[in-house]
Amino acid sequence: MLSKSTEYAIRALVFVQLRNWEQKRPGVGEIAKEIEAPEAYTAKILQTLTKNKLMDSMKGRGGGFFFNDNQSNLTLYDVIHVVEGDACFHKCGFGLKQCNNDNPCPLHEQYKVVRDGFFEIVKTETIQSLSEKIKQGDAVLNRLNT
Amino acid sequence: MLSKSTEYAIRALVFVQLRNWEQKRPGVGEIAKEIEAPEAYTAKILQTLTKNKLMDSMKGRGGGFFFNDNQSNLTLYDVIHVVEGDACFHKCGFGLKQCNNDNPCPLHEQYKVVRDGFFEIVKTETIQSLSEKIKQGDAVLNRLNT
DNA sequence: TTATAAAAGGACATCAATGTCCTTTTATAA
DNA sequence: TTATAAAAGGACATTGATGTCCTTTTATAA
Ligand code: FES
Ligand code: FES
Repeated sequence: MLSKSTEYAIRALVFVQLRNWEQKRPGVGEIAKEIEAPEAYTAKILQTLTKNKLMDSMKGRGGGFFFNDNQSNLTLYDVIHVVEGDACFHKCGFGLKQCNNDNPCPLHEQYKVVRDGFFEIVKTETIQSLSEKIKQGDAVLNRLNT
Repeated sequence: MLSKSTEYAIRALVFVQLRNWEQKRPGVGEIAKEIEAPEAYTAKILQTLTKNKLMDSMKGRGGGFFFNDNQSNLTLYDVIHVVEGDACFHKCGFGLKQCNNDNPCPLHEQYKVVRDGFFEIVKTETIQSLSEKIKQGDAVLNRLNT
């Protein structure tokens, strides 16, 4: 399971992409509202993302968040890597100190399939591919009421 | 990813099973040492397990932990359920409030496969099946040095 | 029957993840 | 040039997971 911070980050980035496609650059307030996260906490996460160049921002009047031309193929892995690290793609599912093909824990063979399957997803899907599905109406960014 | 507590719990139960097969009933100290967990914390986790009837225990001299006849097919799911709850099998991977087939998030289709795959594993594998692999020498309970 | 060994249980401590608040920096509009 | 709006940043607060310590209960051996 991804951390709450990572989930906020991914959904924030998707929202920024959707707004960018409408020629808009959302600010912290608008983003936080959309992803239903506390505003100040959202600001911290957005800071991490821009500091790590996953997204760009402008200060001052008319400022906000946006992607530049180098940031238009951002995998979910890139986001996870920056926000919570990639331990979950290497860890032993049984709790051993390291996962090891040659000296496996009793869950190794089955767990590896699941872990690698998730890795494949986050290496394949991008902020842009998710945003596209939402733009096409094939998926949603948030639940309607409550 | 499972919580540390759950990992400790699963490994503790496997160790108890292995010792039981040797006609032994390990105590907290022996278990904690084997799974490389703090002794007092291990004691707490073992308490949770016995309180929830996943395992039995005897107090007093010669006491320790063991499985009774009703506890010989304990799925990993049972353990997870008791120690950390089963949220991870229902949660939306994208962070929406609920996962919903009819109103999916953009990760739903792919994420569901992984999530259900893990569910299948923990519903199929048991403390006894894992212990058997270790007894047969096909898997290990801990890493050797350090 | 008593001393001892072991699990059970309660209270507290530490740490990382999550969340809040306030100040500083900076770009733009007036 | 100044006022304003917005992100950046620092410091602190809260909460849940993890970890520690000490006392109580209970079964057995001597
Ligand atoms: S050794 Fe445990 S998952 Fe690989
Ligand atoms: S709605 Fe997101 S995983 Fe099902």
